Amino acid sequence: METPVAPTSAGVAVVVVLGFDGSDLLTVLAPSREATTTGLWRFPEGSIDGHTHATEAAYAALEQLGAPKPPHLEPLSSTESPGSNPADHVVSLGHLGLMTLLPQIGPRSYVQPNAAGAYTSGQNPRWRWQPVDSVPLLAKNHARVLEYVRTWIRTQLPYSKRCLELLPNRFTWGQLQRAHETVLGCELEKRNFRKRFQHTDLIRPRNEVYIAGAHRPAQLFEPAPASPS
Amino acid sequence: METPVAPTSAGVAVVVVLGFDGSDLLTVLAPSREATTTGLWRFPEGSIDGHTHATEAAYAALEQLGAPKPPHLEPLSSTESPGSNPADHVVSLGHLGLMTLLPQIGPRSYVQPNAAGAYTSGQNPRWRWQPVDSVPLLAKNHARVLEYVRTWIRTQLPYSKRCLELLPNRFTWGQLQRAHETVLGCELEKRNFRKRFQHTDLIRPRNEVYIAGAHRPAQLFEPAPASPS
DNA sequence: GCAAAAGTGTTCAGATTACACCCATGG
DNA sequence: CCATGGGTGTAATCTGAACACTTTTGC
Repeated sequence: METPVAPTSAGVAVVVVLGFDGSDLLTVLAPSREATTTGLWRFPEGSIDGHTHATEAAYAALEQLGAPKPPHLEPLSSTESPGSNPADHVVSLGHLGLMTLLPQIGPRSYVQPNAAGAYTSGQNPRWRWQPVDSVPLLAKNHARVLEYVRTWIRTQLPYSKRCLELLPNRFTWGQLQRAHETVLGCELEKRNFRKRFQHTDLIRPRNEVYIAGAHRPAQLFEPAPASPS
Repeated sequence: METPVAPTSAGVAVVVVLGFDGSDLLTVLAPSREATTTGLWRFPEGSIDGHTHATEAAYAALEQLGAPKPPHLEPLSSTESPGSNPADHVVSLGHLGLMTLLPQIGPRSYVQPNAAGAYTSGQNPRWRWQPVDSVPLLAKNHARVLEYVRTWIRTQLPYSKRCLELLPNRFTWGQLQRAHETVLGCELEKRNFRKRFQHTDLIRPRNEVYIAGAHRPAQLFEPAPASPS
């Protein structure tokens, strides 16, 4: 391809958005529009040209799709499209965003647990939520991006500050534990989990409880402030 | 800068080469030639244009400097030049290479411990070895690349297969331990270190010893083959 | 024999795991 | 009263850290 006037892209920003609905991790996928990859899906992506930061470009890609935008994006390790020739070589910069699909909980609320489903954006959607454990065939190198993300969340997320991004501002031990069980892909022992998480000092109790059915009310927690005074 | 004919670079490959001389970690630095950053130093780097992979570009950058080329290059997390405007926005792809500056050891050898110094490449060198603990002011975002590398080696390198790249093909427990102490920046207890490293099954003994002065001869080891049959 | 690095096992503390019972609520 | 998830402490096990002495060599 000889297109000397159009500058080569400085790179492509790829965004992986993960949402937690209380029992599953879901990711935002968009149908691939390119001729060579019809029928495949992909993560939202956009050129970095015209943006000062790849993170900006990543948010713009979500904006254009009408997809949800998580409050924070974490830069991932870079990946390259393998096997591409020098002419159309593309550097892709990955980003990871976490968000919750659980309803925000207010004081004295009697919110029902969130029902799954209805996560798409219409009939012929430009994006949809897809459980990370059952993603369809992905275009380009996005499968390996997903693989990277899978390892990242398993190894970096648990017991970290960022795992709280999967939950509402106020949450219960049960929700926190289910988030961890989903991320880790295994069951956890209730007392051990709480003991271990308490050591992190990442959460603090509120003087509120959450009543979600015919059960004993659950203490609500919130993320602890950044640095204790 | 308006240069519509010359395509924007698809990215820049930055290479951090770390060498271990038996007591220090050294890195390859080149003097910055750009007008705005004279007097500063930088890591070797080169445009990715014309290469199919960033790793190729990284090796080419070393080649052009006449700098040593480590046998393997590990892609690092990508970084961006912060604060750059969209027009000259550059995506840089980092690479990390490890190599040994210790002499290769043959059977029945009586090699003296390697003396430090004389690591540069001439009078007005195009590159030089510099202890990672005393790097001068670096150009562009290379300081943060170095910071990333520092964390990487402290957290990823110890007790891994890759740490053997800092040593010759045959090495002693003492050398392996000193490599770890240098990387970790702290002293290690001899027996605990050996016990822990043996669990990795990364090394195997050879029927040779190494005599390095008025000391008891040391058993030589070599990296274990990839997968045991 | 003396200096210097090599080599080797055991003990202790802290962390992780496993495990069983009572509580509060809605229906 | 019963089903359901919330809530709590203790004993056993495993892992990582600390620690002292003997061996071999060159000088």
